[in-house]
Amino acid sequence: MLDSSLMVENIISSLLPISSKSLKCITDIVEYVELDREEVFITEKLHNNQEYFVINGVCKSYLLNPDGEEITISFFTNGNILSPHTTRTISGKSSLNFKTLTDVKLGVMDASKFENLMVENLEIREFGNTVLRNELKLKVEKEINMASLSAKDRLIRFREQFPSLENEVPHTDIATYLGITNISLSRLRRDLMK
Amino acid sequence: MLDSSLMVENIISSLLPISSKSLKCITDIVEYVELDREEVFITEKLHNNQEYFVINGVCKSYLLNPDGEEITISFFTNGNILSPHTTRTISGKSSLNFKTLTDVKLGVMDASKFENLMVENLEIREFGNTVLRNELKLKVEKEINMASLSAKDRLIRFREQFPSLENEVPHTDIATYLGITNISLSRLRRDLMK
DNA sequence: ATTCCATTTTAACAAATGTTAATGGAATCA
DNA sequence: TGATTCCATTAACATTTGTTAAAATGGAAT
Repeated sequence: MLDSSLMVENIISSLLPISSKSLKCITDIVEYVELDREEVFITEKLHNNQEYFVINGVCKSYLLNPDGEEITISFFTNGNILSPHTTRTISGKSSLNFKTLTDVKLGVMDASKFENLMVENLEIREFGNTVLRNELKLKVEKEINMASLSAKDRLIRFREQFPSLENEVPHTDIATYLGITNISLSRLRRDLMK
Repeated sequence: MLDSSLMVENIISSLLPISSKSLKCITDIVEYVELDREEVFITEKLHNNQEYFVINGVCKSYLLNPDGEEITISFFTNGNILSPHTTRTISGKSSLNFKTLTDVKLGVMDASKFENLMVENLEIREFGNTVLRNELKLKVEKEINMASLSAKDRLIRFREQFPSLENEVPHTDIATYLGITNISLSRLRRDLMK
């Protein structure tokens, strides 16, 4: 429990260093949970009002396409902060689901409590905005990758961004993240081995 | 000038109705500018600290790919609010540029002033968050379209979202938005005519 | 009307990616 | 152990998309 607490502090500090007092305001409302592999812990059905830190393990956000297949939107791994609550509660026909791909340990806090902290505390507000900006940044980067790179180059970028993921999660999840079929992914893997 | 002022009120109210008092706080800091076609008004070079409403006309956000070509990220048209300042100032090798594609009339306000309003005023804060959420929502929707639809289906969706844009802006800009070449776009247009 | 210029369309071929089906291997479980 | 299931790979073929180049279109300026 002490270890985990330290880890959330590390995650926050590595993103935007804030005073230990402000830090404590956050860690005071954080709790820890452990999940097994292949657990859906955020669905569009279920009302969910929490924020998450990934202590360790891998999870993905995903959507269901018209054929009901899971399309991976993002991966989250050690030290990542999950897409904030406000970005997940997008009204519309499809919103984000999240599931674990390995055993996962999460830091969890109530989104409303955190929002209150943001209103009162400038440092925490700036931290929250940094998280939001980061979320956007990743989306913009993925957007340009999808728009301007070949599938092969997207795989190369993916490997730079997530060096070990290819050996930890099903290739189907990676393929839909890259916007290709798992057969194409297999072909690209072979091409890149030469 | 009165007309334009009314229009910014309409844009805000149609997104999230707020009290006329709060509305006035915002419109008090809004000014209006008119731009010609093909004007770059936000670049990564130039420090820009403003928020924008599109009164009328069309503009695009775009990035330069490794070959120096403009990749369209989003279109903005009558009544749209431009990507907020906080989402444009993403540190990294590439950040967003904006240019007009037609003659454009914009409502403009200082981003810091607006941020102050957000801190003091709950309604305005919620409005600001709604704008941010909307921005994310559009990105998530585009993300799944890019990941799960064929180019032809993406064009069909594009036409639903921007019914008249195909006749108002260069097809090259639309093609890079859809992640295809303008030759492919031309082919798809022919296929869809049958 | 004519020329000029940029944009869009078309054609022909090349490359990339999808589809379907078969194969092989590794993990899991009875 | 053997059987089963899931996943990744491979092959063969179809489809989509890209590339290059040429032709057609349409508007702007003279």
